[in-house]
Amino acid sequence: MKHNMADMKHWADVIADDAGIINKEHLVATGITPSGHIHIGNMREVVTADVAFRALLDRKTNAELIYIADTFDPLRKVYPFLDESYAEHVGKPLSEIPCPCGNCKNYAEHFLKPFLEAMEHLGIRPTVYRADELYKNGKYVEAIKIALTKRDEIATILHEVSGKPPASDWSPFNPICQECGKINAAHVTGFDLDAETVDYTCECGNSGIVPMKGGGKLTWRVDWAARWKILGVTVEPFGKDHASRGGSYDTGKRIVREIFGYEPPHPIVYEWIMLGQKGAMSSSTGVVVSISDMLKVVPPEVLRYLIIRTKPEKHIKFDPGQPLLSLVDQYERLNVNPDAGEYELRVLELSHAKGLCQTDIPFKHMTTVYQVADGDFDRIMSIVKRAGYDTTNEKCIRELADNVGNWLEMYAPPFAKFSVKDKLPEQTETLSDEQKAFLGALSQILEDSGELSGEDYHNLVYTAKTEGSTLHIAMARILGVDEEEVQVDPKTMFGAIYTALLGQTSGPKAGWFLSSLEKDLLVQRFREASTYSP
RNA sequence: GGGCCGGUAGCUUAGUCAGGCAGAGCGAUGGACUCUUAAUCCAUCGGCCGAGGGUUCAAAUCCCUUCCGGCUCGCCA
Repeated sequence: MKHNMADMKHWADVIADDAGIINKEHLVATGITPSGHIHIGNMREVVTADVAFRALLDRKTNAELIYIADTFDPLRKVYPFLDESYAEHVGKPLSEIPCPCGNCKNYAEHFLKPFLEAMEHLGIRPTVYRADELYKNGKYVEAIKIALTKRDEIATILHEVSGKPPASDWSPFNPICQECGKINAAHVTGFDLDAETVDYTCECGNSGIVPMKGGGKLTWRVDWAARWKILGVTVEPFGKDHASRGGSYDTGKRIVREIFGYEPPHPIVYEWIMLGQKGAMSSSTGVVVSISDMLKVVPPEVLRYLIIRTKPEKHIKFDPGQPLLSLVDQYERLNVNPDAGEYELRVLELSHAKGLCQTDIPFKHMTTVYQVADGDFDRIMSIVKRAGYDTTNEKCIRELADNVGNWLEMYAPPFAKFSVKDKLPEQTETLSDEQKAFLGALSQILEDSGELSGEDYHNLVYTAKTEGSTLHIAMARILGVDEEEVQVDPKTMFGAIYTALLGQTSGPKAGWFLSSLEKDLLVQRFREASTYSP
């Protein structure tokens, strides 16, 4: 049976169909530990989850998307971006540690906030849970009781699946020491199911009793399985790290079935996003692109497209240099392609999101507009308005302009860059007499004419080669020869324009480029260039 | 070392589950539009489908072996 693009099914639809057979109601879960600056792989995770979620909604299933922040995990070490004062907090739950900037509720929130904003940016709006709140609200109490009671069975599963026996004093529950505040140093010595408390002895020398409600957490592998049951998770994407044999999904699968009596969620294993070859501009030491860096240069819908068009198990190579331009191009072309196939339309549909900023201005076009306007937003707006673009959604245009501005500054290859020079560039000396005559004639004509559109400018330049045209006659007069002796190749005339304005022989599409500049500037600059001698 | 995932045109890749002429986009090259170089359109070039073996009338696809790359596995994301 041969397959073609027409009957290809998008991976999200494959997942939704697979998962959909089992249940009518779905809970798509995603989560990360906000222990530091949020990693690029997490971006893929949430987009993947969002797409699966939307594919399920399209099947008229009752689906919900949730995001769990693992705020109750311990701080593992003093990360390079933290100062030494954090040494005393190592081992404490992230939610109980002060924020590095002093403005957030706690350490976890500090890193969570920009990530939640990034999700908003991408049109992803899950119900957000914080692990510390789930524990403190008592959502985990039943699971903790079961886990403590079936401690030996869980240990056996961990042993069988991962191949390593847990230590003899291992417990599925990690109490928070009331003395030192650490969640990874206390050992369980007993528990009371009726009082819902756990007894512990801590490495710090303290021993005591904590409530099951908020007094500690289940260890990761047990926590994950318990969470599926507690929240009713049916679909969950996760990175390769959890997917390997004997890894946490393997153990979680058995723990949730055998201990908690619940079917594990449909897994979506995804690969990481790799950084492509960076240009010479970036520092040679391994550059890590954070989510915020990525969102600085890529419009959100393009970032969604990047992830959505690729199956989760494939690496994504992301190169913010020139290849980014092709990516954006491809997306924009698809976006307006009337012949797009069913599969492509599906990709497009999933890349769009409610509340996502959209303008009809192409990214590449904005790189030119931005540079013509020298980054000034008012000028950008007036240029795009004059070019006939929809300017009602100013916020989105500003977002695009910011993306483009950052891209030009951080990643753009030299060929994409130009600037309208303040003064006549010295390269003007390379112009031929004919080119100078052309500029002089053009200057005169512009001075005598009213406002011209891009097309007017364009056509005007082409009249230079036509005998009898005002431009052609003026050129002959300046050169002091008969009209029929003047042979004009429009290409070199365009070159003269770019040289006089940019100091380089090529540039953006000339017609509208000229129309986006002040006419007075053109008149003066071209006159100056026509009489230039070094 | 064990495991998972990848390897298809210069680049990014579809197709692998379910064997049936290996497809697209970008780039390159050539051309058209009396109107562009970074606009649009048309055409062309470009492939030992990582390698080797096996099954089959038929293999990118299934089986075995192997090479390359990424990730992962020390109970902790």
